Amino acid sequence: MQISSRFTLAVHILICIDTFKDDCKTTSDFLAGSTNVNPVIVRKILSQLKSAGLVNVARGSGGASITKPLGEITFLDIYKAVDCVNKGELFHFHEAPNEKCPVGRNIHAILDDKLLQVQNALERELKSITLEDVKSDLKRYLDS
Amino acid sequence: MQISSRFTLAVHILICIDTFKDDCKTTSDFLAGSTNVNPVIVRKILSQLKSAGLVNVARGSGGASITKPLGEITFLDIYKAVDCVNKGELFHFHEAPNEKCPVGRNIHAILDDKLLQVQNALERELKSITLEDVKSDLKRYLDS
DNA sequence: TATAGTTGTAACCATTGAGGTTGCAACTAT
DNA sequence: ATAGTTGCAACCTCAATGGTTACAACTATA
Repeated sequence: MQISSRFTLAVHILICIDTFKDDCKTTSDFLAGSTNVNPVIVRKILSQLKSAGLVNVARGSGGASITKPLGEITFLDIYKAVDCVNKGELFHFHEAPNEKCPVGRNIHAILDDKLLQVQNALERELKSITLEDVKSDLKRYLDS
Repeated sequence: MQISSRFTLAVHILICIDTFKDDCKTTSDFLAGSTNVNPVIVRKILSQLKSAGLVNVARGSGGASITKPLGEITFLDIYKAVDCVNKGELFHFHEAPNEKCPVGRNIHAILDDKLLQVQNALERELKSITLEDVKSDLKRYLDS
């Protein structure tokens, strides 16, 4: 299984908003054009980003804007905002191992902290990358 | 999305094989009893673990055994063996962003190395945990 | 050698979740 | 008042997971 494309989509949307913020109104229709997904999907993601306090969305008049400096928005913020993994748990357990087996009875408790440790490593890395990094990379690509 | 329960299931199975190796024949039926999943599922996972060289499975007579010391089997070995993520790529990209948009045209290339960096962090952590760690934890649980 | 117990695998089913789409009420700058 | 939006509900399709049955192939052993 893979982490939902909502994550890369959200990054794409945010960078798009920043890139075009001075040139046009970044509506869900406009963003749908760049990402090539349905405007409703864009609105759903914008709504999640808004709940996380990363963007403002103007009802009526339309258009989205980013609330903070790009350097203060990490991949982890976005990852959490779009809620890619079920209930925040990266690993899925097989349900109902046999309680009568000494292994089955304890496997969950034993693995829990180890899996959490792995998940923390993932999140730590996500936290180390910001939208500012993406922006400066994009600049390099556009200049060359 | 979550990482398939095949992973935790595989760990469970391997620890089970080790725990009961001296007391009984660890057949797919026996392992299905402890994990509480269908024997066919167990066989499928055993088959994947076998392809990865982690276990031997005896046809005909039946029973599985582990090929190396537990300290030499890492969570990463198991994770790769059971092939939890599609094509080895943890993140799923939205297909076909608009090539005419400067952001859409470059987003994939820009994100690729960053996402790989995150994936590497995950795998590095998985590599640091071995079945021996699980075994010693199990021992602690059973003694107390 | 016949048999019983097992593995390997194909074929199918049910359920779930993701992503997509339409439609429409609510909102707001002009 | 209107035109352009957003927010959201309702529905659809598709793919992947996990589950199940069925059966051929295999092998220790009686």
